[in-house]
Amino acid sequence: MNIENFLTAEVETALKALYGGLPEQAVQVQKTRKDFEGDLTVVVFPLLRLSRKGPEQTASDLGDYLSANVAGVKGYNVVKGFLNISFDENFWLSRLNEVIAAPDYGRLPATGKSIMVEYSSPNTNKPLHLGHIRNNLLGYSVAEILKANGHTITKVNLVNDRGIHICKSMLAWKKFGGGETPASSGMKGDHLVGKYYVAFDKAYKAEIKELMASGMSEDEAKKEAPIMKEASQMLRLWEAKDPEVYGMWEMMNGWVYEGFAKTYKAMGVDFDRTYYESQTYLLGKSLVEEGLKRGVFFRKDDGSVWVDLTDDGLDQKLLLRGDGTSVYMTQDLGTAYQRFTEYKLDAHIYVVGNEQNYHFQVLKLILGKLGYDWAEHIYHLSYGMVELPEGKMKSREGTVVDADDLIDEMVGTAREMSQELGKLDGYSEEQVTEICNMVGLGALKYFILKVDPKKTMLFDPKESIDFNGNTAPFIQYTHARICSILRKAEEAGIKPYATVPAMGMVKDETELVKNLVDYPEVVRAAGENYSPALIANYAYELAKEFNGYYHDYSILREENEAVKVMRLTLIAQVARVICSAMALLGISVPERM
RNA sequence: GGUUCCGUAGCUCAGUUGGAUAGAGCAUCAGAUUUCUAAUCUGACGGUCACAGGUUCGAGCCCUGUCGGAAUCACCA
Repeated sequence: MNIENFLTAEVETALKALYGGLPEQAVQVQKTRKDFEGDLTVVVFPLLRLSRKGPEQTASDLGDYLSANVAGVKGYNVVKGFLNISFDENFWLSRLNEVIAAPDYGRLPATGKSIMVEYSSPNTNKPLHLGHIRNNLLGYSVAEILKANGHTITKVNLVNDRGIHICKSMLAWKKFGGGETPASSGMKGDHLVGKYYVAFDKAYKAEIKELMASGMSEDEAKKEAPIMKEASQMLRLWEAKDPEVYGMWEMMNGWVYEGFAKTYKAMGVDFDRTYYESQTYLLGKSLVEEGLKRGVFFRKDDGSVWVDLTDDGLDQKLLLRGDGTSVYMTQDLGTAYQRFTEYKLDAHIYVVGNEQNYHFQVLKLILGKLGYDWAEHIYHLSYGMVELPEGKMKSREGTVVDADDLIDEMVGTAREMSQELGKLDGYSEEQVTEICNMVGLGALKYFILKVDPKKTMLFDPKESIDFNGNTAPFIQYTHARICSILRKAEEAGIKPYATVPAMGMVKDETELVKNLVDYPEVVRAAGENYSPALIANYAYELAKEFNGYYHDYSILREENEAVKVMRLTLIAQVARVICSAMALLGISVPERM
């Protein structure tokens, strides 16, 4: 039961009884701030026009009515225009029992809506880096949050496996590779291919320098460099399905996919379907033809097709080149159409960096102009760059943070820390590895997901490994401690209640219940705002609340057996909700650490 | 120059539809362990919510402008 909605309904009943009607504005009920006495607060300012009385008088009239007529309301106080309502212990016990009884607490009822989430979308010429990590974690988490909101989710990946960039790697490998393979070199496939992408760039730069030394301008040199011409030639051969080039392309992409698969597995992300641009890049042409016929687009003298967006405050955008070949936008129009049709989507979320804000703005506009009303259900989940303390990441300057390296480092640090503290003494090597994986990766995921996606964020490796404060290890540790207490109780033959009987509760206990009761609302809000950060901060608050509670009471030493079991029951639910919330972030929580 | 986004404590970040005296963590300082896990807890210090107007009972949040920063504005993807 959502207590805000419950009280809102009761307040509305009260207003009808007291004043014979409802106010123009909706009744506002919110949580009472910590510094005031009470559980929920009714803001009475908007009710004054209806009551025709002062704020204090209106509030106390309403408070009197609610105390007398609503079960569970214990009392109230009035501060300025705020009516603070307190609920009694049985009210909170009932709420706790509702939490216990809900088999999938925090999972909202099915909506029947079909939503696609596209994320990751890597290029096949280099390994994944820190920016991809933000993308992958966001995509996966948002998909999980939307699932918890009752939607049917399809997670897809669109792999950019064609184009000049992959030809560069292929060419460099052919020229300098000497037949090196992942097997022969022991390198992860994506790293091996990335190595040759860098090798190409090096050779290319050397050629440019040479040409410029012989008197060529920089622009000219960039075009005339032999290795670049060769790469372009390779792309043409690929498009013509030349057997040698095509075979090499399949082989090297295969290496990359093996490497990506490992990284995805380590990150714990997955996809229901993978699209490849080599198979989709021709889509969308028919949409452009149709738009042309209907006068939505226009053709220039050289035969290229454009859309005029000047009325929308933008400029003209190319849709088909003069030679009839398509561009990125053409493909995205086509894939959007295909997906909405095939999956009968109610919404489509693209997790793509903010450097493509303009692209998606244009994409939606064009689809709208073509008359597709689903265009407005496209949502670009745009995220900002990840910067390092030393400045921006630049692949050319070698300041990128490699995804695999970072994951290894985080897990390694988790291991060092736990050894130092003697936390995992007595566990098997297998258990230690499992726990360190959870902790190291959890720290990384949480550090990134707790930040609002659209903000440029600073990634400080040192700080991300911090295990105190608003971090995953802190929350995981809280969970592990609860599990530890429950284990001890079980050993003593104590089982939590299936339904807690009526009894007294102390303030800290009702605070914990309040936090638990909030959870479904947080899930809903996170789903509406595509915001893992809301979940992350909720999990932290809950863990912190428990830590405060735990330190004031020695649960197992409580002499009143019924109270002791009630407390165990309560914290078991805290553990359950922590576990559930963290799962929405893709973070596992260990039972011991 | 156009478009979009960001600007909250020394640092990294929260702030759900406009609500009360602005919230954490890190850092700094002062405390707490008869233990069920101290990878913890309690307290102190720290703010002109970039700036200036406006809307209203009420603005960190909405509107306008200014300043500062980022992304983008390709017959690249």
